[in-house]
Amino acid sequence: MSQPSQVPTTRRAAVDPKECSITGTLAAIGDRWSVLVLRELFYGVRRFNDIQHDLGISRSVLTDRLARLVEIGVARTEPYQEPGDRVRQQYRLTRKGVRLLPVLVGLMEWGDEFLSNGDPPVVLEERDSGEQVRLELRSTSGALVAPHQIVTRARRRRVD
Amino acid sequence: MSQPSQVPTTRRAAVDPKECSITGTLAAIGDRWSVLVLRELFYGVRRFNDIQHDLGISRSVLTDRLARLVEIGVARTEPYQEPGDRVRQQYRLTRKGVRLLPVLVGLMEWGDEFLSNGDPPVVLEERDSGEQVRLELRSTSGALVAPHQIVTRARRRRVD
DNA sequence: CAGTATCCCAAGCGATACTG
DNA sequence: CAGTATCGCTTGGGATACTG
Repeated sequence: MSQPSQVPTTRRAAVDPKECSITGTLAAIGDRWSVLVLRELFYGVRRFNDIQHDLGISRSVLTDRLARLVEIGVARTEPYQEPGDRVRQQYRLTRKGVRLLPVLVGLMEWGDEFLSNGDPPVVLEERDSGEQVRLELRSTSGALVAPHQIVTRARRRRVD
Repeated sequence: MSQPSQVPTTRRAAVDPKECSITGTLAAIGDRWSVLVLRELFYGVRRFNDIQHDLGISRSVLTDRLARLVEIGVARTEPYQEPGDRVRQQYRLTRKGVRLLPVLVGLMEWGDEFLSNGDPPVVLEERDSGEQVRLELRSTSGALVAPHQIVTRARRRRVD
């Protein structure tokens, strides 16, 4: 730990950083609030005031975030009606939004491991079996893959 | 406080949002740049100027982000020395930082699916087998779990 | 090469009040 | 209940210049 490293230390990213999918996803939902709003929707909280209450987000910002989530297609509005009241809108995840679940679970698992002292506030379970659900990196053959066994390969962009 | 619950559209989060691990992780690395810096480190880019060049981040902000990542323990500095030059610092992921890999992969996979027209700029492969690596939600018994089969269970309930 | 130090602007945000 | 509208403030962050 005190010896200067002998391995090559200089290396540029193997891919144009501007074309990386991580950059794109962050541009879509990488602001301070969107992920939290998505979490609420995943938890089943669908109404404006409930989300606002849970998150402590200001109303104007929530309006903006929900509109944006709908615009990019990860959430959709759905009409509902309380008896004796007029029709209102609620918000639900689309399939495209559900596909962000691994990101949410990844954030949750890291926080569980490093921030909550082995006492996770929420656990994810499979509905039928009651078994705990975890995120795993696996190869196409189904084997678990350790992070250090993973290499990145840049693909040549198709030109059209 | 009781409600006429004809339609189950209203629901509060089953957990105190302030205690959610997602909130905590976002507080740690949820800003505009940290995840991208982590991506660089995962790609093996370790030097200040290389990261700055790749991301187009300003020098003062990069200084701040790297210091913060070191402070929270997801990155560490490591001395290295070019022949005939003085010892300098480079940055590497710690184990705690490597544990954020599923988050990066989750962001990447979503971008690959919805933003890059089925033409992912980068693929992740297992070093030995060359097989593609993907993120999966599985139960403890090892079975794949569909997102809609997942339920959340709060372990510490806060009544308000 | 790897940072610091300043300056300054604009986005993001909360608070508050208002509306259909 | 589900938003809009307005108003400042705060802070993130880029530009630039400087340093060991």
